[in-house]
Parts: sequence; structure tokens; C-alpha cells
Amino acid sequence: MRVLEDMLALSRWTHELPPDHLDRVRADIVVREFASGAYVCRKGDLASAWIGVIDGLIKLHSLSRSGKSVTFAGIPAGGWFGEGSVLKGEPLKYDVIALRASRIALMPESTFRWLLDTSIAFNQFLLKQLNERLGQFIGMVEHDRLLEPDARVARALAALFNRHLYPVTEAHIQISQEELGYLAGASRQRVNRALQVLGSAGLVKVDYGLITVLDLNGLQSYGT
DNA sequence: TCATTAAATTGTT
DNA sequence: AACAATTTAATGA
Repeated sequence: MRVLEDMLALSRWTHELPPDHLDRVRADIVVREFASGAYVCRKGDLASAWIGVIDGLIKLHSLSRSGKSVTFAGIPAGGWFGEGSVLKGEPLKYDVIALRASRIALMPESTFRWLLDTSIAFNQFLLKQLNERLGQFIGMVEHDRLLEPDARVARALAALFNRHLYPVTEAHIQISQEELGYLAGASRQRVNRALQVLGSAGLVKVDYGLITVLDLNGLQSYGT
């Protein structure tokens, strides 16, 4: 299992931080464990912290009153999120749910704002992150309307391996086909077929509850 | 360590 | 949506 120190080492914004500043960051961050299926935060909660995934997998998800649900994004280990709500001082606009046992870092709003005021590297990181995420959402709208299901699944899977947002070194992710379906906007059955297609194309390897990416570029450009 | 069982996930219709 | 098959995790001998 990964620990906070690994995550800080992987996050680009820590690299140019003076040692004493990094010490404060380390001291301020709270680490919590969540079981699979547990809520990390609920829609409507005041965003009092910037959230990082040290280990595991969480999803940003919204459930309407009538029972319809949408999954906006999956965040694997290495990802930080929630800066939008913290910056605006607004309640969260989505539920945050652990898809499997996860270790979460919570950086208090005061620390977050202090970094914003003192570190150029942190600002550059946030700019990059916001831009990458915008690109992902534009891609989602486009793929949703233009691509066939196999390609949608391929893109949704590739999005979990964005090296700017999630600087992880592993080529595999522990996710069920059902959850990947929520991310791709496809049924579990359709995801199952798509993964078989992608598997025989040599782009991924599918195991029980585990998907290994063999060719990330091929996945990203699949169907175009 | 092995066998049994329940739960989760997958493959198919 | 339903069903069967497979894999994993947990339990106790």
C-alpha cells in the first residue's frame, strides 16, 4: 500500500517547494481510510479540504432525486481534486464514493490557500490540472455523441491513465466492468464486449476485477 | 494448509 | 434484466 509520502513525491507541485513549506504541508494534511463503497464526502457538504487519493480508487458521482445517477469521473491513486469547490467556498456538487478500499489525503482549505499565495509551482500545477480536466470533459461530451461504445470504453479507460492528472507508474487498475460502464456511459454487458474487442486488439489485458493497459496511445486513439 | 461458504464479478442470452 | 459460471475472500477445521 502507498503512503502519503509517496503521493507527495509524485505530485509535481511539491518539487520546488522549500523544505520548511513542505514540512507544513505534511503536518497539515490529514490521512483517512475508507472502505469500499463508503462516502468520502457527500453532495452539499462544505468543501473544507482539497482531496488527494493516496491509494485506491474513488468516483465523483451525482444521484438525482428521481434515482438517476451520473458518474463524472474516476480518480485513481495520485489524483487531487475538489479545488473548484474549495476555491469558490461552495458546497460540493457531487458525492465522492470509494470504489474500493482507499486511503485519502485531506489538505485543509487554509493550507491550500496559503500554497496558492506563496508557491508559483503550486499555481502552475493547478492551472495545468484545471486545463487537463477541462480537456477530459470536452472529450467526454464529444465521445458521448460521436463514438461507438467500444471507443467510448477505450477513452474512459485511457482517461484514468492521464499522466498529468494521475502520475502513477502502474499500468493496471482495479475496477469492475460495472463501474467502468458508469464512467463510459455504457451498460455492463456492453463494456464486457468492448473489453473483449480491446483485448483481442492487444490494447488491454482483462483479468478478474483488474484491467491492464498494454497500449495507452492505442486506447486513446481507438476508433478514430 | 485445506475445505466450505458467501459475496463479488464476469460471461452470455 | 436474468441466469449460470467463475473468482475471490473469509471462516474454521
